[in-house]
Amino acid sequence: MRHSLLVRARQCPPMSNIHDKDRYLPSEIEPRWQAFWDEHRTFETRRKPGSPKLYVLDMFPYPSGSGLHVGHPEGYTATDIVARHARMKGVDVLHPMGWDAFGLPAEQYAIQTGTHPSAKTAENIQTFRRQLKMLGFSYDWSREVNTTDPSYVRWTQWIFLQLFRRGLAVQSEIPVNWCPDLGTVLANEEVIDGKSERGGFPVLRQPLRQWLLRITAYADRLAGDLDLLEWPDTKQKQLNWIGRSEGVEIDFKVDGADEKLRVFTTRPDTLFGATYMVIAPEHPAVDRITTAEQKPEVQSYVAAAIVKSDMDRTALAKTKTGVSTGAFAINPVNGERIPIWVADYVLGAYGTGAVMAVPGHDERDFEFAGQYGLPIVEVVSPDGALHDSLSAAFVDDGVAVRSGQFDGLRTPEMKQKITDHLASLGIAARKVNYKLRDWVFSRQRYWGEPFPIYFPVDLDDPSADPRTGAPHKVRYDQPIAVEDSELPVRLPDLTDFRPGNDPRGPLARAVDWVYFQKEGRWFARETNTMPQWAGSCWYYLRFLDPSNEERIFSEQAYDDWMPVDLYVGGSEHAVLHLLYARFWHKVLFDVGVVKHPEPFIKLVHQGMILGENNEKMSKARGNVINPDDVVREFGADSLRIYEMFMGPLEQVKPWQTSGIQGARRFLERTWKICNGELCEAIDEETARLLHKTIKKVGDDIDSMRFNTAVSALMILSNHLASLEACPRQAARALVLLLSPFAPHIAEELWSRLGGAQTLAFEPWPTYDENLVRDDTVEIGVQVNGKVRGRIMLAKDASEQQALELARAEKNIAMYLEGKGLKKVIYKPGLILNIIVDK
RNA sequence: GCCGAAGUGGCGGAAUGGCAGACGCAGCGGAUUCAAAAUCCGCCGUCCUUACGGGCGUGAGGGUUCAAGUCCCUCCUUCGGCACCA
Repeated sequence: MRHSLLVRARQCPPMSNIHDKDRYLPSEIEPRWQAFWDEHRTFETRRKPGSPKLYVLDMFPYPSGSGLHVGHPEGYTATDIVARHARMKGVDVLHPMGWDAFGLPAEQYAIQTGTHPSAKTAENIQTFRRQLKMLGFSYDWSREVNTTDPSYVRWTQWIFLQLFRRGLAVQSEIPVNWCPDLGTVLANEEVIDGKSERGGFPVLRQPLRQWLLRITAYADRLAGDLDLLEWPDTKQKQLNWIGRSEGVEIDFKVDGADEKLRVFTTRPDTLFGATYMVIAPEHPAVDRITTAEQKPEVQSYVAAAIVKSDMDRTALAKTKTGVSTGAFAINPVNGERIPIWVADYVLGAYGTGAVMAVPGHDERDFEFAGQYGLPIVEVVSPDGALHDSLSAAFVDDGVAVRSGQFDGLRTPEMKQKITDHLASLGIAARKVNYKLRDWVFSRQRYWGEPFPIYFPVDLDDPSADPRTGAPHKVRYDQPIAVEDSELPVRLPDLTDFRPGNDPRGPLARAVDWVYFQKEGRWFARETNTMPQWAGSCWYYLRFLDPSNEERIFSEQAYDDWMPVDLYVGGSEHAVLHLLYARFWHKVLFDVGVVKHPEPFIKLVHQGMILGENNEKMSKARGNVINPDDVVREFGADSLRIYEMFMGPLEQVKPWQTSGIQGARRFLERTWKICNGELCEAIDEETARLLHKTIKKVGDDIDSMRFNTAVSALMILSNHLASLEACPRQAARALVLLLSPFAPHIAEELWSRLGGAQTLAFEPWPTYDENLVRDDTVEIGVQVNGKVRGRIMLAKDASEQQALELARAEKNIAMYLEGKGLKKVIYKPGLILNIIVDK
């Protein structure tokens, strides 16, 4: 009885008797090492003269109320691996993190609860910081920035003033979607059939004073400098967005009036086929040229069109509408009178807001002409022959026909010739247009950066106080920049953050903030705020020198780290954020603040992680994976390993909870190897595998193929686990190779293997080329292109030797027997292909 | 419609034009266990064959090549972006 109890106790000791030392306990190891890194300031940025540098940047998060989701650690783990690997290679690394903390959700929450948005924002940041630390990222937390911090806002405003002083920030009355019932301006996406998406209230297209940033002035450079960048398809997306288009502007006389209409076209070669002209409803000449009898119809058409949102005007499958102005233009090449129409398929904001319509060679004009019975003339023929009727617009290049002296020219040549001809008459000029529009930069919101701008106030009674509602006029036409020394302009405290029914926004209610006196004169502050993009446009620059009170950053800090070598973030920012940031950078380049034309050299977008059901993760779908839960159950290292192992970083991939189990098993195995019996000698097979793994993991990190790097580590770990005892040098190297991926377990094992302090700066293992290269290899032997066997031979074996070995294989010999040898293809180390008679 | 990316086992995926399916998940069989979990060993594209082996296989169809998942052409599907930009 006693005996069996003893045996049982030995075989199955109660939990408390197992030395924690022997078990892999992420919940114990991980916080301990995080505390170590914090206490020892392990990852505070150091810049050593003469060392190479690497600036590895993550797109900083908006600290939402729901906390981190599993998508965040994907990109963040990737950059962390790159950063940790670089440190071990002796590179100085800048790897910072911060918060893009202005924005609507915090404001909505404030409206609902009446608490100040800064309170909720601070709380959310706490959560995000805790979660990021929990994942063991090697950020230099001493450089944390927060876009809502006044010391940060100060420099956002300072940059705005640079734009303002250069005439790149201007005010304009542009039509916006104003919803009086909701008391706010809405985005195009928030307007459906002229009503607000929420509530169904009427939305008016109303001109409202807005700040515009003249990004179009930089369109050419923003397009051209993409060539300097190591970016994925994002470049193409930006090019499409910028929409550079080379064409010609041509003047048409209006018949019987002293009026010219200028059109933009990319197809001047089709001028002979222009059978009517269309101007946009917003075109300034509409009123002047419309004949008396057409006036009522045109006016009502224009009135209806202008109120429509862009969405309504460009709605899919919508049939085109338009009305005749009754006026005619003269086609400059053939003197024909062509009718001028108003139609909203022509955009007022692009080109000249007027087009020459060539229904024979433009699909839109073809459709419109068919609808209103306008003539369709072929002037470009695919084969040079004349065709009397067209069933569809022919938009490809061809040969000019019905084009007078130009007949017979091919389209590209025709474009040149006719443009030269028109230019010599002084009625045309080559022109480049862009789809890109100027950037509407103001929001009628509370939780954003105030503009560092104020305006003079004209009072009817100069002794009155505008704060009491005395009649006055704000001179928006005379914007004044706040002095640099007075920055930042802080947000006033409000208790009610609702937008209200005033298009000036909630800040207008803070009358004591808005109005102030200077040298006896009253002034009013700008009450719009900046959009959320503002802070994220330049945060990568503040990381250089985040606590500099004197300057945006020091020149030394700039020279130390810029440009950003690697930038990782979601592709949802492919155009907006990444275009805006490039624009600001170029302005700062012109100001002389930065020295490189582009901020982000290499860009990578991590792919979205879908839910286990292959759908986008969302609360509504109930498929959200919470990193807190995953870390509690499996540990941060397992999460990191799994997310890197899922597949290529850029790819969209579904989460599989069972998959993370595999990552955990791999770490358990590695734990067991390193805590088990070690030996000093190393056998050749192990040495070869080890050195190959060292090479592969390094190469894979360099090319950001983390999934195959993890795979290589697993193969090594599986092999070492199969040995009686693990060679000490293999265990040490495995731990170092693993450390960028799973830093906590690696630090723990490293210290148990006798390593000092931290492995964060331990030299990255090197490999022996001789051990990486195999002398003896197994190659496939094909007969007539089909693999029939495999042979082991020296890497540099001769063709003769290879053939002999192949013939010795029974199966291969069978296929060769009695057949005449026609040809032998032998690629040493790769393949032997024997071609024989059939 | 236009631009871009991608289609490989049951699943995630791997493969400088040279042995398709590495590695992992799931599954199956076995060892261990009173039992289970965990762990360890083995099998694991598909069809034919007791086996040795063979046929077929990387969205579809054609082509180039001694050799194609990989290169070229046509098409289909999925995903992302743009969408009357003259």
